[in-house]
Amino acid sequence: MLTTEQVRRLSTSAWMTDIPKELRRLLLNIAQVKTVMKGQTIHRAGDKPTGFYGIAEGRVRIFQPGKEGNELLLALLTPGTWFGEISLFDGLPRTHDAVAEARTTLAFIPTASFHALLEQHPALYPHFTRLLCTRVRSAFQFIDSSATLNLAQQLVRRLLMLTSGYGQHHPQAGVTEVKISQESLARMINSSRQTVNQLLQQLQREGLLVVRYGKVVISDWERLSQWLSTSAAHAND
Amino acid sequence: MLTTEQVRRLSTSAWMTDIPKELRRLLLNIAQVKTVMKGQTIHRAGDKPTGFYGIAEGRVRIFQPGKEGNELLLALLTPGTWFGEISLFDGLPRTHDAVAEARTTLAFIPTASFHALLEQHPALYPHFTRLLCTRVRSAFQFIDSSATLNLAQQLVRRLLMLTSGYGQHHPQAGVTEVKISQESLARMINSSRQTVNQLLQQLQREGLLVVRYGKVVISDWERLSQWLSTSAAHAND
DNA sequence: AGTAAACTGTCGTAAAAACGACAATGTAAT
DNA sequence: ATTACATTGTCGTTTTTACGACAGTTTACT
Repeated sequence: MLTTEQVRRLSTSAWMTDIPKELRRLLLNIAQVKTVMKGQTIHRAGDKPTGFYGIAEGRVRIFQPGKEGNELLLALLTPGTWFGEISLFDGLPRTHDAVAEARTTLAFIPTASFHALLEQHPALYPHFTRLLCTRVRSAFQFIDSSATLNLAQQLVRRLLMLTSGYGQHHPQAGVTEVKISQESLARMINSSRQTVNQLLQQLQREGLLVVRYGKVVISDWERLSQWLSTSAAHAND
Repeated sequence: MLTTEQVRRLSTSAWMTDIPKELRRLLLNIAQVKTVMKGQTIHRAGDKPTGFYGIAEGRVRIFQPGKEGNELLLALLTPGTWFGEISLFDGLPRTHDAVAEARTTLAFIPTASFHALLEQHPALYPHFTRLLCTRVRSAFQFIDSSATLNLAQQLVRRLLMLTSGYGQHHPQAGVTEVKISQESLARMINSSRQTVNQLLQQLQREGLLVVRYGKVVISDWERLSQWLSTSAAHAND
C-alpha cells in the first residue's frame, strides 16, 4: 500500500498530471510497493517483461550494457518518473538495464493486473498512447540533435535531459546536481573522456556549470538551456 | 475507394498482418485514396496533424529539414508502410517532413474518422500501441548504434534498415536494391559524401554489396547482416 | 543524338577528436 | 592516518573525418 506522500510524488510528472483523478486513483490502487537497495538490478535488457514502474523515492540508472564495461547511459530517473511500459504493450524483452543508484521505492504494476484494468477501463488507453508518444518524440529529438549538434551542444543537451527523466517531466528550475563521471558522460555522446573534460571546463569558464569530482552542478537550468538554443541557431557563424 | 491490389499492398507490413482480418477491414474501409505527384509534400515538420497514412504505391522520403539544405534523412518508406500515427495520438505537430519521391498512392485516414472508429472498436488500441512500440524500439536501436558503431557499421545498419521501412517490415531475403544516392546516405549517418563513397567501395571490395549509379545493391541480406554483427562484436581487436 | 543535371571517384589539405601516458586530486574503507 | 582506487587535468601524437575541387560517368529529357 502506498502512503499519501508516495502517491503525491508519483503524481508529479507531466504525464501523470494529465490523467483525470479517478483514473489515476485506479492505477495507483493496483500498484504494489517495491523497495530495492542501492546497486540492485530492477530489470536487465533482454528480460521478459513483468510490469510497469513508477519511482516514489531514490534514483534509477537506465542503460545499455556494452562489452568490457562500456555502457551506454541513457537516463538517470528521479522520483515521479514512470518507466517500463514498452515491454508491457508489445510483450517483447526489455530494451535496457535498470539499476537502483540508491535505496529506491517503486510503485510496481504487474502486467496481468495492468491489462485487466486496461480492459475494464479503456479510457486509460489514450493516456498510455500519449506516454508512448513522448518516448518517440524524445528519441527523435535525440537522433536529430546528434546529427546536427557539435559535441559541446550534445553534451549540454544530455546534461539537460538527465535532469528531466526520459522527457517525462517539465524542466527543473534551480540548482541541480548531475551525479555522473566524465567517463560516463563521454559514453553518452560517443566521445572520449579527455574531450568531455575539455568541453566541461570550457562551459565552466563560461559560468554555465560547475565541475566537481564525479558530478556536474547546474546552477541555472534555464540559462544552460538558453545557451544550447542560441548556440545551435548560430551554428554557421 | 481502394482497389483489391491496393488493399493487398497496404496489408503487407508485419504490423498489419498481425491485425485480425475484420479489424483490418474496418480500418481500410474508412481510408480515402490520395495521390501525390513526385516532389509533392505530404506534410511538413510543425504541421498540425490531419491523419494517418499508408503507402499503396510509390516512395516517401521522411526527413528533418536543416538549415542550408542540410537535411537529416530518417527513412525512405516503401509500399506497405504506414506512418503519421504519432501526431494522431498526442495531437502535437508533425515531427518530420514527408515528401513523395515518385508518384505515390496513399491510403489516408483522417484524424476524426480514425478516433471515431477507435472509440467504437477499442480492440484496435492494442495494435496501435504495438505500432508505437516498434517506433520506440527502432529509435532506441538507432540511438544505441550511433553511440557504439563506427561509420562503416552505421552505414551498413542504415542500409539494412532502409530495406525494412521504419522497422515495420520483416527483413527481406534475396537481392535488394536500395535506391539512394551516396549524398543521402551520408545525410543519414551524419557523415560526408566522400567518406560514404570510400566506405561503400571498401564494402564492395569485400563482396558485401555492389555500388551502382544512385543505388546500392545488396546481394545477400543475411551475409551483410552477419558482417555487422561480427564486426560489432570484435570492435576491440 | 545532344544537352543538362545528377551522381560518382579521387585528389590534397585542414580540422576535429581519439588515444596513450602520467601526475594530481578526491573518496571510501579499514 | 593510511592505503587503495576512482576520477580528473593536461600533454603530445595519431587517426579519423570533413571539406573543397575537379574530372569522369550515368541518367533524364527533348
